[in-house]
Amino acid sequence: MPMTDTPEFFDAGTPCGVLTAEPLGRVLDYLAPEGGAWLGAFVEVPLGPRRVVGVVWGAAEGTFPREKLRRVGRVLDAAPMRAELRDFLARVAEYTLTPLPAMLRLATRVPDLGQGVAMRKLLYPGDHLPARMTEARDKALAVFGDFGGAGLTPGEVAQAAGVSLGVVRGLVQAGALIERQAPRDQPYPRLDPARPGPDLTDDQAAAAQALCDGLRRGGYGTTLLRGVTGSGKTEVYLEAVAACLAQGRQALVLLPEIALSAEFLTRVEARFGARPAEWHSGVTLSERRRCWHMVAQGGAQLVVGARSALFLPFRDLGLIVVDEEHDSSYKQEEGVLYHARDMAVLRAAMAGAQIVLASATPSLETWVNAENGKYARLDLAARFGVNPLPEMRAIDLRAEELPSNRWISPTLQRAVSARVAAGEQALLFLNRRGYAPLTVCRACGHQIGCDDCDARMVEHRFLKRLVCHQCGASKPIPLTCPACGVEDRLAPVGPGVERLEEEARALWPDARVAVLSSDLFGSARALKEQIGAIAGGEADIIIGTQIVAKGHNFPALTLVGVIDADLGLSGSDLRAAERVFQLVRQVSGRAGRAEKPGVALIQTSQPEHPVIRAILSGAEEAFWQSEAAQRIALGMPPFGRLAGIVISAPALEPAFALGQDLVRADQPLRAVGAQVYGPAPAPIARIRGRHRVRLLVKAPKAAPLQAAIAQWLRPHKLKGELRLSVDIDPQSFY
DNA sequence: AGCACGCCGACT
DNA sequence: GTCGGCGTGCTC
Repeated sequence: MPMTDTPEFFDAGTPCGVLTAEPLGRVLDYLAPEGGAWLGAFVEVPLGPRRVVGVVWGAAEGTFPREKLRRVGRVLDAAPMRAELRDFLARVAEYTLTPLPAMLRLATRVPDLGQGVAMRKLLYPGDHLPARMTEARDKALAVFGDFGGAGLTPGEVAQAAGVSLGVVRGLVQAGALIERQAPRDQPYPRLDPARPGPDLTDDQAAAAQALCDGLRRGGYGTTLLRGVTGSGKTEVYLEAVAACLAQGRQALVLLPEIALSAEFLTRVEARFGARPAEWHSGVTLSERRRCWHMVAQGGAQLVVGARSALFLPFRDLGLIVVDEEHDSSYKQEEGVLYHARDMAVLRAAMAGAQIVLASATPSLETWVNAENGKYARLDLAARFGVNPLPEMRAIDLRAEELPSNRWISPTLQRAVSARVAAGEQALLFLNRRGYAPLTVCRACGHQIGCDDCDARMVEHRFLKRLVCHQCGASKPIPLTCPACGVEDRLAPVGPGVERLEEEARALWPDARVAVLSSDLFGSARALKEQIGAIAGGEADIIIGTQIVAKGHNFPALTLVGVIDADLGLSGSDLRAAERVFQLVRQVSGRAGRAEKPGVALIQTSQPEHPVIRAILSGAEEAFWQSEAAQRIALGMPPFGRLAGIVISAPALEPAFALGQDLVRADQPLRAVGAQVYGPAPAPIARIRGRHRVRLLVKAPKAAPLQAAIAQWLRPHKLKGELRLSVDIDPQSFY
């Protein structure tokens, strides 16, 4: 992207274009401040009566009368945004049809950006030792050796040394530690890539070597790192991180869920001798600020984060790892609708970085890109002594005697009993939280729904409430039917993990039953502790939702029962088959990871379904090939392109009417070979009191989809309460 | 996003 | 008369 006519520096008083996070949709012209401003500088500008943060984005547009231009207030004390990130934000904006200010907001979600660099008192080693040395004082002073000259707060010293605050205070009094004013945000402890790594198998070593070769060559490259559960993907890509850090460049590891990062951070610490920077919704405001500034200044070598870490102001990004790249939570479904995996590939390409997409069960998109040679592909075999996959069998529910309101078939029951009797663990997997997904009135047939959404209320007996899984609203479980008023005829229908727990306790009264569901724990820490206890053998039967599918190791687990493999097969969702395949493969990968062989039993009413057959046979390549063939035939992603258009309003009619208007005016779409379908009720037809109508645009792979959609939507001004959002590459729809 | 301006209904 | 409801429009 050549910007030859854009100056790198604006002298005081000359016009320059400033982008703010205000939803103006464009860059505004200002006069450069006293002392001038660099391109990319963070500045404070007057906007109406307010002062807002902005970035010097480029040359002035020159359309606004020069005498009316206002002056940039001041240049902020933050590293200027580099061209690489500015260009990246512009490209993501273009790709996702997001206004640029919204992108800037994503990239500046950091507290106190408008404030100057705050100072605080920190402790540094003094030039003499105290007259009297004690063991505790020794430990406290030794802490400073590990931190490479950085200052520490008294609390940090006490914690790191394992001594009391009194000891630290004593050292200050004695002059062995001195207080000095220092910037509030300190660099992270150095990670040492030269520390010896773990012993790798030949397979792992070869894969690590290939990734390190890519880093040494420099420049952009994408690699699919595929390996079944237990094949040691993490060790392999941490070697690539080591190679990247050794080059003095920064690395980013994206993880799908914050709940998992605690375990991961410990592994990083074991490998590099210190903890990396963290970026996700759970970190404190001050850590967030520290991370952002240190990433920009080079005081953070490695960031472990959730998808939004992709927009951090890296100084020299050399490697991105997207772990569990198939995970659907990489798709941001609110606000700026972007797919973090795809945008990570874009950022790597623009930054001249290597990117590793790691998964046991890659997305079809990634598999296809590897097949056609766009991505390199490394396959890890299972480690010696680790069972690659358990024996897998289907339980045909049509042939089982299952009383109503029971979900554990006799065959599965016998298998679980045998494992429990042998002192081993069994896992029952059901991807449904709560007690029952539906509450129905036996008198009138009314189904209790959410007042603000079109979703069913899910009974959570643990909370003693009905909960809407869409908007989070909840209400007490009613005794009388809200529709017909008849008392005591409301009945739970269908199973959730809480109900499955009830059934399991009745079937195995002497067994220890534990439930793992994200909503049963107040914090990620509590969840992690529970998982640790269960892995340590504190349960015989584990009942879990998909959180158990994400990389936890249960050494004594030898049986996995999938309660309802059909759940994701029904409906016409594009990715249903793929998701069931991935999920069941992953859950089944829990069984028999230690020395005992495992078995996976999959309850289904459609044992002949191609997905179920592919799961059972373990023929992964065949599964992907048949999925790919189907998508080609339908012109569906990744062989065609989709965009979802959601129109919402407090009333249904205006939303629907706009949808019809848009369909009638579809000429700009047809001009590029695209078609529009709809309007139809959106997958959730009402959310938070707003009605939602959906259009689906389908285009050939090579069509300029975004430009056509922009041109198509431009003449339609949104009046009143109407809202419209465009979702490029939607992940799920009906 | 804010914040003003502005044009109609219920009060002092 | 004027206080205030929030619809429309502007911010360099």
